[in-house]
Amino acid sequence: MHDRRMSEESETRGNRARQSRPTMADVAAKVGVSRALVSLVFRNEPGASKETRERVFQAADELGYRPDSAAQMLARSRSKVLGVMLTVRNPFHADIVEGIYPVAEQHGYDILLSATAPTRDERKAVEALLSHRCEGLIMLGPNMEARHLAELAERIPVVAVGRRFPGVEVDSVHTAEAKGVRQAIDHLVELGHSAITHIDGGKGAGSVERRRAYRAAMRKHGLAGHIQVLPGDHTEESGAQAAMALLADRVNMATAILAGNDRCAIGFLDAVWRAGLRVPGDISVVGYDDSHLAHLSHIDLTTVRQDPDRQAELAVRAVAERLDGVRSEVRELVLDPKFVARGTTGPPPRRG
Amino acid sequence: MHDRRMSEESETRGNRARQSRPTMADVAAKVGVSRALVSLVFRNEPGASKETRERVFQAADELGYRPDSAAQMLARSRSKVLGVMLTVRNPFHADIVEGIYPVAEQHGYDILLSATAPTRDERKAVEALLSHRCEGLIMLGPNMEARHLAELAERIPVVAVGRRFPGVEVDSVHTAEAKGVRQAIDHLVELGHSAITHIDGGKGAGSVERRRAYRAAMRKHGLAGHIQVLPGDHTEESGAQAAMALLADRVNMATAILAGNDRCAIGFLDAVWRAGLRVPGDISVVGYDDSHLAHLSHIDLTTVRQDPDRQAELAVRAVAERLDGVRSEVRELVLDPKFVARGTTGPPPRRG
DNA sequence: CCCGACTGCTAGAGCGCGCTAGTAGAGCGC
DNA sequence: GCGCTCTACTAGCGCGCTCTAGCAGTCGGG
Repeated sequence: MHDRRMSEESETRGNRARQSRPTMADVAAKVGVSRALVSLVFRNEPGASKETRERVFQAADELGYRPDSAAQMLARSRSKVLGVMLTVRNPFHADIVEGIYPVAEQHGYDILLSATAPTRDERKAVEALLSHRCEGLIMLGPNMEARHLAELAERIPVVAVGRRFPGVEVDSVHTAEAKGVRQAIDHLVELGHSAITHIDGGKGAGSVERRRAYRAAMRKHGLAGHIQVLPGDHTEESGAQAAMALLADRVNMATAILAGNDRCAIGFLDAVWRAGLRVPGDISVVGYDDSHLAHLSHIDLTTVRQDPDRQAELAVRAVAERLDGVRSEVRELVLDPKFVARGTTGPPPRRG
Repeated sequence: MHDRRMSEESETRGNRARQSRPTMADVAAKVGVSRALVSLVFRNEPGASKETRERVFQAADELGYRPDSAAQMLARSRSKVLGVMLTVRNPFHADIVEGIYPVAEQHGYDILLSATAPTRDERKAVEALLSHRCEGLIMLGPNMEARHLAELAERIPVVAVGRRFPGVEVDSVHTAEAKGVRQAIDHLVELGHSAITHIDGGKGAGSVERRRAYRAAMRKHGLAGHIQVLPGDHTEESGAQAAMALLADRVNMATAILAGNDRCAIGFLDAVWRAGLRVPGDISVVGYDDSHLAHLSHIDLTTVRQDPDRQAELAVRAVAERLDGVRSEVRELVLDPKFVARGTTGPPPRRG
């Protein structure tokens, strides 16, 4: 086998990419029908007998034929591809991506992923998607400026997930942040907490809304004097740092924490556990997202659920509607969050 | 602006993807030259005068022309696209992906990502990549059967990252697992540990090798009697469960843990911290991967570094070499792991 | 003045597919 | 016998581009 491959290589003078990729014509020839018929069969269009269909599929399978999406794109006006921009390291994005695949398939779309990373900004990620002929863009927690997004949205249907862009002509899917935060604060207050500190999400998706809602909820409960917002972002690191800051002054330490998101909450938990505090005995912690990290049994994080599958579904649908020309007005889809009380919240410690 | 889009939509009868996308022919017409010349100019090939080049670029700019990558792919034999299969939830994969982008760019390749997920198995992920005309495949921690991989590799250059496939004709990049494990055990033994338990990685990449190396290293140190392998996999959950199992019998509890990977170690840490144990005071923990989770300051995990950037580089290079026809024999690239002592290991507790 | 080489350009054949406009043949009523 | 419909299939153009072959025109050497 090894030898065979080597000889093939020399035969084809380095033009290996196509050395054996079968085409529709190959399948057609094998079955003894026309190329057009094979095309029909693969597009699942009527006009071929059941028997022929089976023979076509069988032949295709034997040859290892896969439709060439470049040729498909070129031939039909629709590429049937949606691009998804995400941050590879974000577990909540992972949850949404998992939800996107099945919904997209159901709508007849293929999915292309493009990651942002420290060395690869959002514009680069989007350009890659565009040059691959995506018809629509799903942007998970986009950080770009509103006007860039708006420019993009003029050229191609775009939906921003997890972040609001008020006044920008872009569809968006996000959670009613204020509501989730309010429920979380209500829960903590009910348990008896009053010193509730918020770890900020910085430039993260939804942070502005969560921060504002935190302040409002605290005031609503007459706890304006206890408002404390620690700087942070949506990483474990920032949660741990906030923990260190709090631990430096244990006497006046808050009895409960509302973290900017789950990752931040987990960083916080790690740090306080390590410092020997009991959760929720010494301090209560609430996250945000309910990413799969949160319901791991050993974390058992009280958090605010943002249904990722539902967000995925709505995002795909939003883009699909635009592409089908069903809708042209901007739509902001707001999901109800769901507060989930788990094991990291309880009554505040008694202080002597 | 909004209105403009709507009217365009109705004009083009829903055929929005191509509503006004200019082609090479448009540019050629505008400049008054042939399509072929425009093609030359855009490919930066010799054969056009400087003056003409400028006119072409100017016209293209005015028309907003962008080359259509689908048509390019179709027309030229090389697509210059590499496919990367990953598990979107795996932080170590995220680290590698981040390393792949710059190296690929440097080699002139574009990157397509395809994720596996519970609802989307590896074959599906790979099919998506293939139908998008990837010339080569980088598979991160593939779980598929060896013969499937072999079949794939017959058609297209494939490199498996993080997992060995002995006897299979596939390039691979992975770490010398045994060496890393040996160093970890040496370190623990030096610190005075003898009751060192391994949490198994199940079907995870490298698990078999790590388990075997653990046993060998223990025997080498005359600790065969202390060999203990707890079942697990590469998730936080399994680490936490192993912790629970150990905590059930504190008296005979191991003094040190070698986890299957970092995620598992972190799950373990969370659980023991939460149970009030001190790390490393009560128990030492070693991870594996040195993913970015490990060097977060609050985790500060002693672990075995598998350089993800280096793995990314070697993987891209391996595929690129195949594609350039430079090499045709199978290559197994084995990286030296690097043991990194951080804050989760120390001398064992004294027992009275 | 002719030959060859070189420059700057063009014609036209694909790449693999989708899709429209057909055709061939069977069945059926009258 | 005819027209009709219906099923099962085919021919062939075009999507936007790349790339080979080739064609005018210029220039320099013999």
